[in-house]
Amino acid sequence: MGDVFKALADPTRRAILDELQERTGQTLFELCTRLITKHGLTSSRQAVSQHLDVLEAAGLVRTRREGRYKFHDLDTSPLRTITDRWRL
Amino acid sequence: MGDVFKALADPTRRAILDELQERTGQTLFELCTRLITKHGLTSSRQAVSQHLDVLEAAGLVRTRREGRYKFHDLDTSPLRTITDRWRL
DNA sequence: TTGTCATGCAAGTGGGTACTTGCGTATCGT
DNA sequence: ACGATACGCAAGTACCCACTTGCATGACAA
Repeated sequence: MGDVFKALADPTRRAILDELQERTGQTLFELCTRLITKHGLTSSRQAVSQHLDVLEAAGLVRTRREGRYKFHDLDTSPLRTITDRWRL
Repeated sequence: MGDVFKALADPTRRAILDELQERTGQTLFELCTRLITKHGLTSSRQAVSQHLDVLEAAGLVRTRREGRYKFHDLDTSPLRTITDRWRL
């Protein structure tokens, strides 16, 4: 599962994880606005959407769909692969 | 220091960290041969050298020079930035 | 239904990066 | 000194990846 490391390689994706940790269950637009206002990022909607796909493929983000909304939840358990690998 | 995440993004660099954890203080040629024989990698000397530069810039590898030999030691302390960031 | 909102899909583009290639430098043994 | 060893530097290449662009789909409100 090298996907976890690839997912963490991008600063925008790390900011997304930070945001979801502070407030889980955000939609795509919520994340976009908060990334701009609170993290100083200028990512477009499509860019954030693709980042979320990468994070979900890595198992770091889980999604649940309700109507036309899609909520995103943080899952830090894949990070255990890092701590286990080099004994932290 | 996003350099730590970038350094971990490459599978060859992660294998180098594994090797240095198992046997610290290896030279460039030692690493090359053991990466090929034990990890099934086919990286050239220059490739491994450049990977070591990246790892050293990230603070994950420290070097000490003795004559014409350069020994490489593992330092996992920068990985604390990951565990501290998302509370593991 | 009509319009709007929230999201998804896919091809194209630009910049970054891993790797090669070739030469150069310093150290050690003989 | 001479050759061999261990490593460094720098330009070129090919590939990957983040981002854009444009259109499409599904859900809710009026």
